[in-house]
Amino acid sequence: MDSPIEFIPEEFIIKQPNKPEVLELLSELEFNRLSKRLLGDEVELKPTSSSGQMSLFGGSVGESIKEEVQPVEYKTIQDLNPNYTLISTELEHKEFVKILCNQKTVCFDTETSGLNPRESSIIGLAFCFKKGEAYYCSISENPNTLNIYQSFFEDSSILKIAHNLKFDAAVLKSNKVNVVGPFFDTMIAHYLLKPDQRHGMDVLANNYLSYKPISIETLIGKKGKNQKSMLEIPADIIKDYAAEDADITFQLYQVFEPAIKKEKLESLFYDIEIPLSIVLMEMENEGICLDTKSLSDFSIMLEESIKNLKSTIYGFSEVDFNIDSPKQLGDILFNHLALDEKAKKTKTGQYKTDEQTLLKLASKHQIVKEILEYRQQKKLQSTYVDALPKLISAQTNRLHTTFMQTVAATGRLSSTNPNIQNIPIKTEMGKEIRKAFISRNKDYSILAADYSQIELRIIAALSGDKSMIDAFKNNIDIHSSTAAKVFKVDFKDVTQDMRRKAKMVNFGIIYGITAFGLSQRLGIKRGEAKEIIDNYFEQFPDIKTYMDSMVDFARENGYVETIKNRKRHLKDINSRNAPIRGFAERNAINAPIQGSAADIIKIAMINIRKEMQLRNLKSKLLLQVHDELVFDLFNEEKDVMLELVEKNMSGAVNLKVPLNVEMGIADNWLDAH
DNA sequence: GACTTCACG
DNA sequence: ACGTACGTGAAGTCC
Repeated sequence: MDSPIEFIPEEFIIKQPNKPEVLELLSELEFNRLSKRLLGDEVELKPTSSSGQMSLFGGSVGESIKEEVQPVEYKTIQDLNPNYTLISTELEHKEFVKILCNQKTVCFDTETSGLNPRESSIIGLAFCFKKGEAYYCSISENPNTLNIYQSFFEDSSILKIAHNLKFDAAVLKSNKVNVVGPFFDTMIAHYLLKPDQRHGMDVLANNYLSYKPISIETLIGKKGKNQKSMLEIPADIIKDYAAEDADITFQLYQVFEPAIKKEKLESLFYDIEIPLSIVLMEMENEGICLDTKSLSDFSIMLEESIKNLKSTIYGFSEVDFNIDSPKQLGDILFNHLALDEKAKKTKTGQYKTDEQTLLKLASKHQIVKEILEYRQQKKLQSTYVDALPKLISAQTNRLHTTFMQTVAATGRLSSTNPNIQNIPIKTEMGKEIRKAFISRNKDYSILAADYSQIELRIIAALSGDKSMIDAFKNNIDIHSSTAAKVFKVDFKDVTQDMRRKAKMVNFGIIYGITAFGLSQRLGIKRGEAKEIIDNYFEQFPDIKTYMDSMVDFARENGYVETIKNRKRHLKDINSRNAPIRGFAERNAINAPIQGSAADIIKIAMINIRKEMQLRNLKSKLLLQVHDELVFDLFNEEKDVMLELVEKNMSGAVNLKVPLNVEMGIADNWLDAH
C-alpha cells in the first residue's frame, strides 16, 4: 500500500499540531509511521524510512505542507492510457529521427546497462515532445543504431531536456555520441526552486503531477544480488517505463520552465548551472591518477603501526575490546578506568568518545593518547589508503568521482564515490594520501589554484565594512588585523594567541557566531567569548548591520539569496522554538556567504573551460574543492595556464574587494599547495 | 538503517 | 531555560 507520506520529500515540522487543517492530511496510520520528537509547542516529524544523515532539524513546512501533501491519490499509467510507441527496426529509427529533428523542444532519456557512464552500454533512448505521447527507441540489438540519432543530438536548434543531463551526456559521450545544447535539466531546475528538498523524478512526479511512475523495481527487481540488468529486459517491457520517464520529464519541464522565470532564476540556471553540468561531466570523465604503489607501501606501514597501537591500548585496558566500537570504548574509559565521573553522554545515552572529549582526558591516562592515534590511523587506512585504489577504473586507470550538483542547500557541489573533497591534508600522515594524487605522466603536472579567504572577502564586500575591505585591498594578514582591533592593540603587538582567537572569531562570523560556540572552540568561558564578540561588532559595525539585515530579510521574505540570486528558503526563521529559530538565523547569515562563494567558483570553472577549449589547450580541469581548482597541467602550457586560471578566478565577478588566487605546481597534489 | 565519529572546505 | 558555530560523505558498530 502506498502512503503519501513516503512522498513528502523532506522532514517537516507541523506547527500547532492541533490545527485541524494541517493534521487532517495525515491519517493515524501515517502519523504513526513517522518518528516524532517534541520540541516545545512544535512536533518534529520525519519519515522513519528516510535515508539517513539528514540535517538536524530539516525544514519545517508550516503553511506549505498543504501544497506538498495534498495529492493523496496518484494517477498511474493505467489511468491515463498514454500513447507510447516502440521504435525498433532500422527503417523506423530513420523515419523517427527525421520527426525528432523537426521539433524545437525534446525530452530525452537514456536506458543503460548500469549506473557507471564509462562502463555502461546504451540499451535504448526515450523521447517525448508532447504530453502523453512518447517513444522508446530500442538500440541494443544493432550497435550502429545509435549513430542514427547523432543528427538529433548534434542539432543546436533543438532544446534538449533531461532529468540529470550530466549522466545522459556522459553515457552518450562514452558511446561516442556528442550532445550539444541548448539544454534544460529538470533536476537542476528543481534544485534551484527548492534547494533543500530532494529532486528524484519519482518524488517530483508525485508532487507536481500527482502521478506515480512505474518503479524501476517492477522491471529489474529489488536492490541486491538478484537485481537484474536492463540488458535482460525485453524492449517491449522497457518501452512503457522508459517512455513514461521522458513523458514525465517533459511535463516537469512545462511546470519548471515558467517557475524558473517567475523566480528570477534564469541567469543562475542558464548561465551557470546548466553550462557547469557539462564542465562537471568532463571533469568526472577525465579522472585523476593515483600513485597506487606509494599507497600500498603506506598501507603496510599503517597496518604495522595500528597493530602496535592496538596492543599498547589492550595493555593499558587489561582487557581486549573493540576499539572501533564507541560503545565498548566508552565502557572501558568511563566504567572500567573511571576517567571522568561526569562524562558527557550522546543523545542516545552512550558515553561521548569523540576527539574533543578524549583530548580533555588525555592528561588523566596514557591510554587516551594511544586511542586518538589509533583512531586517526584507522580512519586514514579504511577511508582512504585501502578504499581509494579499489575505486580506480579498470578502463582508464584513474579515479573518477561523481560531483553532485543538487545536494548542498547552499549551492556548493559535493563529491561521492570517492569523495575527493575530503582528502586529508592537515596531519603528517594525511599528507601522504594527498601526495598520491599525481599528474598523468611526466609531460604533465598538478596545478592547484585556490581562492584566499574567499568567504571573508565576500562578507567584507557585501557588508561594505571599510576597515575589512582596506585590509584585503592592502593584502594585510586578515586574522592579525582582526586581532589588533578586537584586542585593541597595535598591529605589531598582536601575539600568536590573539591571532589564533581572532581567526576563530572570523570563522565564527561566517557561520553565525554564538558565544557558546566560540567559547567551546577556544576553550574559554562564555563570558569571555561574549566580550570578544561584543568587541568585534563594536569594531566592525557594518558586519553586525549586514548580519542583522540578512536575518531581517529572511524573516520578511522566508528566504535569503546569494550574489547570483541563488535562494535558500528558511521556513523556521519565525519559529517560536528558539533553538530551531537560531539554526535558521545562522543559516540566514551563512547561506549568502557560502553560496556566493559557490556561485563565484562555478563561474570561474565555466569561463576557464571555455577559454581552454577556445585555445585548444591540452591541460585539463580535474577537481573542485569548494575554493580550489585542480588541473592536470600540460607542462608546455604552464605560462598560458597560470595567466588564464588567475585571470578567470579573480575576475569571475566584480566585488568591492580583490579576489586573490594562490597557485602552485608540482608532480603531486600535496606539493602543488 | 540509525548512530557515532571524523575527513575536508 | 533552552542547545548551539556553516556545509558535506564514508566507515564502522549494533540492532
